[in-house]
Amino acid sequence: MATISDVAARAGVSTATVSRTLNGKSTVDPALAAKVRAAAAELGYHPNALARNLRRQETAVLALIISDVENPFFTAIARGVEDIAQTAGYSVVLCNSDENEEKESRYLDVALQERVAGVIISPTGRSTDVSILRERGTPVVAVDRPLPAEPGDQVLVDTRRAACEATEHLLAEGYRHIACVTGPEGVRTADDRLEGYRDALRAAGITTELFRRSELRSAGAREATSELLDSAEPPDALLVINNTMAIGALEAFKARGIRAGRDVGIVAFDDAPWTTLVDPPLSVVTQPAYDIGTVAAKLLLARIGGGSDKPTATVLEARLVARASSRRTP
Amino acid sequence: MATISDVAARAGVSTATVSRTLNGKSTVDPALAAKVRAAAAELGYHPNALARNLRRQETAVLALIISDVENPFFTAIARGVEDIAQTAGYSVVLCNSDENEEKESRYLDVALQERVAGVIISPTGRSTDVSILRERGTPVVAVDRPLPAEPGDQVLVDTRRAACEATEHLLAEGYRHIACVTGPEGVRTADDRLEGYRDALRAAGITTELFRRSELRSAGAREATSELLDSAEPPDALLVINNTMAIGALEAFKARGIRAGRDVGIVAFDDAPWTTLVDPPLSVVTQPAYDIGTVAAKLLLARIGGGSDKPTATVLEARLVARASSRRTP
DNA sequence: TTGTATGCGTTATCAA
DNA sequence: TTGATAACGCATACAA
Repeated sequence: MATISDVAARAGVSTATVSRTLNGKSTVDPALAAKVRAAAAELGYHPNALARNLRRQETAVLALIISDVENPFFTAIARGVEDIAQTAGYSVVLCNSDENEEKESRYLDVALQERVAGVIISPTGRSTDVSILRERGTPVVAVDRPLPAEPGDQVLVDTRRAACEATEHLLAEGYRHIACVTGPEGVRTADDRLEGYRDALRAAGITTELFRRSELRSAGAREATSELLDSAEPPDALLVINNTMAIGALEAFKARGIRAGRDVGIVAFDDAPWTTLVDPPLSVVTQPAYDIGTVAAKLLLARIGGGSDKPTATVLEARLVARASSRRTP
Repeated sequence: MATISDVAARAGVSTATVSRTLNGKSTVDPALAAKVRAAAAELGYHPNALARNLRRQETAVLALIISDVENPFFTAIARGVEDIAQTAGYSVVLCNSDENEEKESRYLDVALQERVAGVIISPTGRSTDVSILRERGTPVVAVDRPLPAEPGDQVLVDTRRAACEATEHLLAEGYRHIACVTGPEGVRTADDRLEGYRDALRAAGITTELFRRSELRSAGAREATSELLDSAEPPDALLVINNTMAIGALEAFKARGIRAGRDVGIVAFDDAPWTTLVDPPLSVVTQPAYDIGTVAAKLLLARIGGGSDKPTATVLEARLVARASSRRTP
């Protein structure tokens, strides 16, 4: 591979001039610049980013660590991040922690070692530790879930309130024995949505709460839902806290010949393209996933640019989209 | 941040000994090694991968360039790649080309500049050019679609045959006026599946083919399907060439009150969690996406390891899963 | 087994 | 405006 010295030799100038020309930093004599460009083109010169990064002590790469690549909610965030990063000349490295603290910590380590310019992360659990990055001054923005014990930048959704509204909606439809299918303790969104569910029950004067926790996957939710449906006093409606789990819940319905809306009401978090295609259409709490990504990326870029004010916490709104799965049809 | 010299100073040894200890290359006196490790721990030393990469002229990073992050087919590939890469100590950078040749080429450039160890790519179009990587000796493996005019390593699916079988299945169910909703010309999978559809018609002695091309997204497929359904001689069955487009097709059905299986038969490529939840369940051609990822990653790692034999072309099998959407129900 | 010294390819500083 | 040169942090060839 051609190096900067090869280009310099061919253009009959110093490496410094080549560097200046190609980076457009300082002014260079137009004639020389043309020679440099010609030489670079002829040699098929591609600057070695490794060397540049080492010299500059920084990279034009953002790391995005998400907890589940197969969840459309997170891929939508990724799109948002990428779109903003692109325009600023940054590349995005997408890392899938898979709700696994070990993988997450390994990726945080890689991010540090590779000296990425900044990190956006949806923390997996209670013990996510980004202090190694903070110490080095690498900006970190948390999305979807806050970092434990950290007053850092965050882009979250008012998910407790949304869960409350969804539950209120089910109550308004006449459902009385509502259950919540949520995720593991310690996952903030799981806990918050459960709290929102409780808020609504409390406000309605209902004292018998009913919930199951499972891993954040369809298989777990299928089992949890099955348990609920097969219990002595099965719920007449369900609040499911993400769209992957909604699939599990609907599978459990299907296995029992239960029809959403008619037999058991259901509202799930996150919209997805398929939710209007199931029968009946699924009521959802839709979160501004793409916006979470763009807001987080802009915030991160601002931090990289040097804006080191106090930590920001942005809270976006979720919106209930009531469809037939939560409408009582006699 | 602590550097290797800091560790060396603290441990009272040379940087060479620190390097040797931490990389476990050459033998080091156990006592010294212990001192080095202690010093590294005390200083919170994290080796600078930038410097290491520059020195070694290689990185432990694979680039995976896929054409649509929001398509479950590609995220499944990503999981496969990641799982294999992990075990070999490599990180995976996931890049979303978004079916956009410009973004794709930008990512190829980044991959080259960052000197990644290898690249796995699902090429966007006819003009994808990886020669810059090849020239440098960076191994490249194509997945899902072959690289144009390149005898390189590939992991593909026998998709033409699968499309043929799916069409034969529709014929066997009694459908006679079958249409194909496919992607842009030049996208190999789109072309191959259309050919497979034609193979089946030809074998059955049917001469009137019917197809529409659209972009590989649900909106495009919705429009294409709508056109077909609203035409003078609407098809009695559809073959849709990916799962994102299937959503568009089903939306078009829904808007017209058409019930799959009863009114119009439909088979779509790619299985997804929701396909069994729609009513009626969607017949699919399921592709071994995860396996594509693992096979491609293993192949790439072998190439990185130095195995520079002739290019390999692996072709995996797809399988028809017939459900109610393609069963004629009188 | 350990240390010294060099270079990986850039960019930035300083003089000219 | 340009060029010579010194880092950046690490790994290794070579010498001890």
